[in-house]
Amino acid sequence: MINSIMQEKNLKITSARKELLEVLNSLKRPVSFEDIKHKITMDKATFYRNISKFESESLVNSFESNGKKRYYEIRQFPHAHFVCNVCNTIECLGEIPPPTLVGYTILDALYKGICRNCTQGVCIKDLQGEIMYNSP
Amino acid sequence: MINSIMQEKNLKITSARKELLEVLNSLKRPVSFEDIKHKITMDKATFYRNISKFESESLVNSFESNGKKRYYEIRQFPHAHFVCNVCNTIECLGEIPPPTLVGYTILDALYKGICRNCTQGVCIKDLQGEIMYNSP
DNA sequence: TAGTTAATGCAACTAAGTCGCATTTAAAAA
DNA sequence: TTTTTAAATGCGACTTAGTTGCATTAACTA
Ligand SMILES: [Mn+2]
Ligand SMILES: [Mn+2]
Ligand SMILES: [Zn+2]
Ligand SMILES: [Zn+2]
Repeated sequence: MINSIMQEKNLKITSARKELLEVLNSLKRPVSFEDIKHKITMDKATFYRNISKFESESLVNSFESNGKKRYYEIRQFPHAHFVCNVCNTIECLGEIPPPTLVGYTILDALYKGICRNCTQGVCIKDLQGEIMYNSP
Repeated sequence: MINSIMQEKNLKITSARKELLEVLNSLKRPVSFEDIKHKITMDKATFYRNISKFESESLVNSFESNGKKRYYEIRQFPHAHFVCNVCNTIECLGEIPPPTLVGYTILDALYKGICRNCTQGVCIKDLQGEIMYNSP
């Protein structure tokens, strides 16, 4: 349960923290502050301060995607991420573990390119930059 | 030669563009605007406008690293990059091609972690956050 | 060489994230 | 339970990489 997880990490159990972990846990996908700011009541300073506490306590991990936003997710087993340059979708790649490289410690892997849907022409950007979905 | 490359891409050959390609070509490593602003004379707006032209003409590619800065390099054969979380060094991984994933088009791979030097304790951050290099 | 169009410099702007500080709140101590 | 104390919060101001509008300048074209 969320409270006991925070207790183990010696984090004060505040309503902002419970709310934030609850939201991250329910969404089960990487999100930016922008993505969830309407689902949470705390100030953005509180969001970022708590996220970085969670990161240093290994409850959350993060990566940067296309654009300038950083994405956060509940820490699970190590896995890579894929960001689509066309539709900007972010996918957790459970199947593809980050590679190993002798001498290095690889902690994170981020791939960019064209996702399965966009490769098949399922989602394309129209001329206005809006994303449209067609059947394959 | 740099001029003929630009001609092929139907880019106006300006002194700013020649200077920028010259610098990127001579450094042979990914650099941010900050890294090279003292080596070039153009305004930062001109830098970013030209970089994005070069990217859309496939002369340059880019990726984001630790911190908020974006890094740019002359486009070579496809290769992955490694960013060290300790010393923030960026390495081009010529040996490791980006992986393939059925259905996807992977165009870029970015790995983060601890570089060979930092893993061996060759470079460590001291308490002031300065990076020091020791012999292994 | 003159005309056209794109490129440039400059200053103002944007937006994600950070920081200082006064106030509130969780948890320890009494 | 009440008091004490340190940590967490909200708010506004700030930072900084990158972008944009606009007047001016410099490549290419005829
Ligand atoms: Mn993930
Ligand atoms: Mn490279
Ligand atoms: Zn896509
Ligand atoms: Zn390192």
